Amino acid sequence: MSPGKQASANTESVDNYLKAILTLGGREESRVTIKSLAERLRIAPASVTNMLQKLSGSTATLVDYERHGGVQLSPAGKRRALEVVRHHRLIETFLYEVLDYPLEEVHEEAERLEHFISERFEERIAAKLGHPKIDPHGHSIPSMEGEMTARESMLLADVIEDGIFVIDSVSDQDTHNLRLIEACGITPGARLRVRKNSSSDSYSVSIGRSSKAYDLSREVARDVRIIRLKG
Amino acid sequence: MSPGKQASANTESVDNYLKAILTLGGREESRVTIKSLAERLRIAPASVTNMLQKLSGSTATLVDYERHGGVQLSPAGKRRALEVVRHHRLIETFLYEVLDYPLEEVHEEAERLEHFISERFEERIAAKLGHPKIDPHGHSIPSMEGEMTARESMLLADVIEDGIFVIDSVSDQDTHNLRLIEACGITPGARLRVRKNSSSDSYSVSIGRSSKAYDLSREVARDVRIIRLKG
DNA sequence: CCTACCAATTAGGTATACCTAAATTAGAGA
DNA sequence: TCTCTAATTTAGGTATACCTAATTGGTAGG
Repeated sequence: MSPGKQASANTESVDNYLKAILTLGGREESRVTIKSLAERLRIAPASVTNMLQKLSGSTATLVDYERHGGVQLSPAGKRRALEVVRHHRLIETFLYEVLDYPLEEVHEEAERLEHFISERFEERIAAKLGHPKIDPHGHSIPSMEGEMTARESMLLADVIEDGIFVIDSVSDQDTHNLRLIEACGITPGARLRVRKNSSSDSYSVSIGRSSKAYDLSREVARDVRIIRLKG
Repeated sequence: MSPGKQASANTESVDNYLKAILTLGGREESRVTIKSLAERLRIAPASVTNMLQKLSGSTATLVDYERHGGVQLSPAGKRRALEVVRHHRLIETFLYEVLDYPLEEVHEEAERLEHFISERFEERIAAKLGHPKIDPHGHSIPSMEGEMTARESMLLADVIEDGIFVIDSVSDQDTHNLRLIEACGITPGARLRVRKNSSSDSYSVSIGRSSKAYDLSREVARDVRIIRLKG
């Protein structure tokens, strides 16, 4: 076995490379450097080069790698990467909705399990959850066919209809506002129930499943970006 | 690293050794031969010897291995093995009860996932299922503390109270009876709903979730061993 | 245009679990 | 007690993914 350097390669490991390339490539799916991949995977750059050579020489080409030219997913690679992302986000949703996991613990478990569930498992939890399109962090869940719709964030101050949202980001421009915001437990990734107070020009918010509510002025609400869930 | 030959060793692999030793050791927890372990794990005997040497030299002693003297689980090893069995059976129950898996598919998925779920996952599915003591195949689920109660099979002909059972075994003494039995779909491992017909001296049975019922005479029912579920 | 720097690659090595083939050893029967 | 056989162990090798250190390549400034 000397020519081409192809070989089998462990699924779990390969999946992690593909996911990383997908993420780092961004919306434009641009080529990804070995260094950035290495950093993301917490692996030595030399190891990444090695793995990519093995992957691109393999029978099913998952990756378009060129010496000194970075990597990009092939169509097959992208399909597989989205499949893994779908697994991950479905599992997260399942853990949160069905098994009542705290939101913070959902990621770690999904990160492990995503590599080992069968198609049947995927299909069954999807059905149980009513084929959700959004995970508990507000990220889109790719469809079975590998379609993923983009999500857009909005300002908390622009909410017109009450609902459940995920916190996308918080502006750190105004230290005073930031302190107020953090005091309510608002951190990126958390879930937020929002009720618009019609009388005073403010928003009543509560975090996660907690019943404790805080009032935020419109001014402060301008520093919080959120994403609507269930939509 | 020359003395003692200890090392880390992959959890999944170790777990499979421990489970196999537990099973092969039987109720008396007798010492297990390298050959039988090798057969069960479908691995060369030499590989088994190697692994056991590594395991018994390891910091946390999971196994009591002696040159030419077979293996036995240490208390810690038994604890771990029962933990894995608990995972396996809880997952099977979960797949069957919550995700509506067909009974035949439950084992394969559990065999993979049992190594990767967290304590939290275990605890949550156990709670969701009401802390079951029996899996869908009729096997006891070890408790969190590693206790496992023995289950006993009975003859279908001895059923006095209707209920749901698991088929344990079928006698192949009488070919004619056997043919009748198999015609109903009765195979070891399947689930059986049993209703005793008070008028005629026979049993009305149906397999799995199917609504199709068959009548079996008392004579035929003497050739089927079953285990009561939900007890 | 050339050089210095940093990214990427190559070379060579570790640890994992497994394999086959060649000893060894324990135990049963003569 | 001796011998034979089958189980077990040892020796030596494969493939996996990773590592470090040394080399090479591309490119941005001088």
